[in-house]
Parts: sequence; C-alpha cells; structure tokens
Amino acid sequence: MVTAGVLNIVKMLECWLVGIENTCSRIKLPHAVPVLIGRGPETQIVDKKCSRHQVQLTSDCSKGYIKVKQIGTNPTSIDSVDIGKDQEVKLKPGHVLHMVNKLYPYTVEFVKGQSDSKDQLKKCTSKRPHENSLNKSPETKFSKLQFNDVPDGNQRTNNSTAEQQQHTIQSENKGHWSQGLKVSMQDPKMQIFKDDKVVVIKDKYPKARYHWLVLPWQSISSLKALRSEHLELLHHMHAVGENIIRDHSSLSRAKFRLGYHAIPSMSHIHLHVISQDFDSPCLKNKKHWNSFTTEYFLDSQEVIDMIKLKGKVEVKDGTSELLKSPLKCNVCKVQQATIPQLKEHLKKHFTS
DNA sequence: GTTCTAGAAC
DNA sequence: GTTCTAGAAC
Repeated sequence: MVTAGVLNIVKMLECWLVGIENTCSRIKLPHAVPVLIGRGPETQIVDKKCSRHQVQLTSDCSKGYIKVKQIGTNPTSIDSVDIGKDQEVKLKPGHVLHMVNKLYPYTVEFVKGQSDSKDQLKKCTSKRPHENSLNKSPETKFSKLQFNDVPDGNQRTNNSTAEQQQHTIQSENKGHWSQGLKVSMQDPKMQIFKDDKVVVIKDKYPKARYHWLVLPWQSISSLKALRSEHLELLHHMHAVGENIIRDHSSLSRAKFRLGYHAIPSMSHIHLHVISQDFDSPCLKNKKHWNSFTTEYFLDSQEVIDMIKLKGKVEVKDGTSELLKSPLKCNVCKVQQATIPQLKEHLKKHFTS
C-alpha cells in the first residue's frame, strides 16, 4: 500500500557517538535531544581534566550531523580545532571529536533505524580495537556502518566523498526536505481532516492567518502528472478545502483562495487553502509573496478547467520569473518597496 | 521548503 | 551605523 511504503522510506537514521580508541564506548543520541556527556561510566573517561558534563551533544538525524557544545573548561576539539567554552560546532561523519585536550577520540555514525541496538553492541564487543579505528581501508567497519544504505560496494573514506554519499543517502531515503509533506500528511497530530481520498493538514509555515493543505492519499508528484482521470479527485480536494474554510473560519469572514503553486518546491501534489490577509510572521520574502499573489498561484478551478479543456496542466514559460516580480499589494495593487513596508501596508486592509 | 549570512542598500 | 535581500547551504 502507498501508506506503508511512505512510512517505510521516511524512517529516520539512528545516531551513535562511537569511541575510536575505546570501541566499546557507543552512545546512542536520540534525534534533537540535547545529551550531556563527559567523565563517567558511559565513556569510561576518568581523567579529571574532563568535566562530567564536558559536552552537550544534539543529533540531527535528518541532516546527518550532531551539534557539539563545549560545556567544560578544558578544550574539546573537532579535527584538532578547539571548539571553545560555550561554543557550538557541527560534527559530521568522518570527522573526529576529541573530548578533552586532544584525548579520547570519538566519531559519529548514522545507521538505519531498523538495525537494533543489540546488534550494534554485539558487533562492538566482538571487534578488536584496531578494526574500528579510522584507517583508510575501504573495507573498514566504520565506512560500512556509516554508509550501509549505499547500494554498491564502491565506498571510500575520503571526507568529501563521504559527505556526498551522506547526501545521497538523505535524498535516496526520502529524508530530504522536499519530501516533508509526505511525512506530515501521515502524522495523525498534523491531520485536521481525512477521508478515504484526501487528508488536510495545517501548513507548517503558514503564510496567512489560515493556511491549510489538502493532499490526496494517491501519490501524484505534481501538477505535471495531472490528467483527466484525476478530475473527480481534484473536485473532491476543492470541496474538502471549502468545507474546511466553512468549519474553521466562518466567523472570521476571511477571504480565501484555493490553488496550486505552478512550480512547487515540495513533492506530492497539494492544494493550498489560504486566507488573503497574508498576516503571518512566516511570510518573509518576495518569493513567498509572489508565489501566492501572482499567476504563479493557479486557482484550483482554473486547474480543473484546464484539464477538462486540454487534458493536462500547461505552465506558461517564464512562470518561475514571476517570483522575482515587484511587490504589489494583493488588495489595492499599489507597489511596495520592501517586505516590511508591504507588511505595514497590508495592515490598512485588515478587517480586524 | 527554511535558515543563515555576506554584502547591497539605505 | 542598521535594514533588507538574495543566494548558498541544508
């Protein structure tokens, strides 16, 4: 099924801090949770120069790095460069973190979430120390663990190649930002409404007081993929959008538009249902503004009509250039010089 | 898509 | 000096 497939491909990587000399020191770092590490049983570091809270580590499993903040007084370093007390630096796979005074080296690994921790520990205890060190052999456990999603065996430990491969993993496992809607639409906490054909979520970065997205369960990448067979679905998406407006903002008497970005950034077709106040701190730049107020925004009804007429959606040449258009008020069409001035101007038109 | 930031614009 | 944008990085 589509649902199961989507859930499978968006599974997050697990993050591990791995001792290079002391290979049995493997510490799992949960995504986005700050963890304090230093002298203690976890690391087996007994050196008094190392604080019990020497560093604060925060992993980002979607971006593939951890943020290292030096809390202790004595120097923590990454690739032999001192971080500095209360300073924060990113640690990526292939780079070496020395906990204190260029001692106690660690590196970071991101592995598939599916591989269980027992397996990790078992491998760890059965390995001799040198097998887990940072040598340059392409067959080291380090490189294999780090890149266990790479389909072929053509792996090198060169740092730039390592980073490229890490990026490849991210794009291939759909952890890339452009796949974010597919994740959000599956999250029950995000769902405002759902039926057998569509789901509605709030836009994560709303560009107006009301801003929802209507997404079909059916996997349709973008407007380009739309054909006559989708007409019934498009009508349904539009009707659901209108119902959401009625149910959530009838008292506000806000004006709305329902439509699609001609050239969307995010994968998976989504109908924007957005109030026309554009009163939102998330509306920050020209691209945001023009994507909703120029012909870059295609009304849902126009899209439906075009498919009825031509069998598909044709995006005009030069549409992407519309994002750079001068800023014009959507109500009175007066041009504004900057985004802050535009926002100030819009207040004139607010009803409340 | 957002965040970050250099440097343009003021 | 500050504000703001645009492009790179993610």
